[in-house]
Amino acid sequence: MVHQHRSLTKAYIQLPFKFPHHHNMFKSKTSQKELKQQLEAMDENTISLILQACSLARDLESNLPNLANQPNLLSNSLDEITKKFDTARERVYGQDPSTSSSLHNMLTLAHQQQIGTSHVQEWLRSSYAQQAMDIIQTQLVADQKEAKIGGCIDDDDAEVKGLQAMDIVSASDTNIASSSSQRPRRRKDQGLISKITVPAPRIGNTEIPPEDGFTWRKYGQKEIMGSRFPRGYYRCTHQKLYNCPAKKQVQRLNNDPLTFEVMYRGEHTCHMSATAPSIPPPSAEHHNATQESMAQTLATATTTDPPTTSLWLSMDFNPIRGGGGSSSRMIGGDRGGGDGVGTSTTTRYGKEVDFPVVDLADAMFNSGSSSSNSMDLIFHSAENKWDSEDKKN
DNA sequence: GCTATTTGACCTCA
DNA sequence: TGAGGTCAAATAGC
Repeated sequence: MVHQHRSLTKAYIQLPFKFPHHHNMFKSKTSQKELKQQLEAMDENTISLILQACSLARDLESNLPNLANQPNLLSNSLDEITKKFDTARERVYGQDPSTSSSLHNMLTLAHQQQIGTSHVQEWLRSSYAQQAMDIIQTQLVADQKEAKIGGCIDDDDAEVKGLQAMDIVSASDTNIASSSSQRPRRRKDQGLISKITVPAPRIGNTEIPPEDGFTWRKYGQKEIMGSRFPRGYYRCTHQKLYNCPAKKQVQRLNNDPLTFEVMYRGEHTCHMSATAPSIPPPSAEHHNATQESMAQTLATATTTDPPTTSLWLSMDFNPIRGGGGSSSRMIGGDRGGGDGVGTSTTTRYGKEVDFPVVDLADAMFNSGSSSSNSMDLIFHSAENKWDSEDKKN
């Protein structure tokens, strides 16, 4: 269990590489240290419960077509998920006073800030939620393996199953891991590496990798030895303009064509440039409001929403709005028509898609078993607040 | 015309 | 030497 705490904080600390602009959100009102403490204070079983529920929700999502004609199974599945989230929520309020106080503070702050449902949903629809969850879960799995080796893992810990493999490693770590005696193979452009797996969109075009909030330009594709699927090479759209070194490689998994392995290299500098793209990063105040609001979402909003678990970690529930001045664009199908900066808000790679998990989250938010805190109440007026903030900016 | 993807050729490195 | 990474000309959409 200690491992899980360490994993969560570790995952969070490592996030700045992947979500540099999101990470800025933590810098003023709630420092990284404070957040770390809050994560560490959070009950392990609660985290485990949330993750289990998230996993079940994801399973449900993937099996939704099959369950459509089996209302009983569907209902049972929903009940199970809701039950876990409810239990988690009760734990959140019932645990150590210091933790509760911390969460309560976040809750209060967030109530003051308020946020909009649509913004949360945009975040849910982005792959940030998925990725952040993957980060946490994989870290947990990794630590569980570590713990098992040490013979100090209990059954509850081992329950988190069916998780996607993911690693966040530095290039040096990779080299050390892959070769102890051989000199590590060096590539021209090796910086920090972050490798994650993300599911392909289950509805719409499954040929395209999920968005990640940045704009990428494909510059190559290569057949890889031992892989059934080619690897796509992408660089940041702003590479030339702002000397942004960020790159990523996308490849389908051999054993799961519906899952992409995405490897990120280099850090985005395009959003840091004084002359950088048309949409500036959100103000610090906006970031803070965002952060607190999303933290509140976790602390209050029934704890029933899978992505909210990751809100603690990535926090950017609206990458389009302020995600470093970029948004994802189509791969393959869309050609031309601008660089995509600050454009699409509800599309994925230029195509509107449905997000069953989001709907599920909606259902949970509004379910009778949910918290007495009405999500609608929380979110409603915030729409106006954000709109007015946008106008100011 | 601009910007994007495709794809064969070329380069780098172990 | 070969696998993996990148370049750049050709091509296509808007």
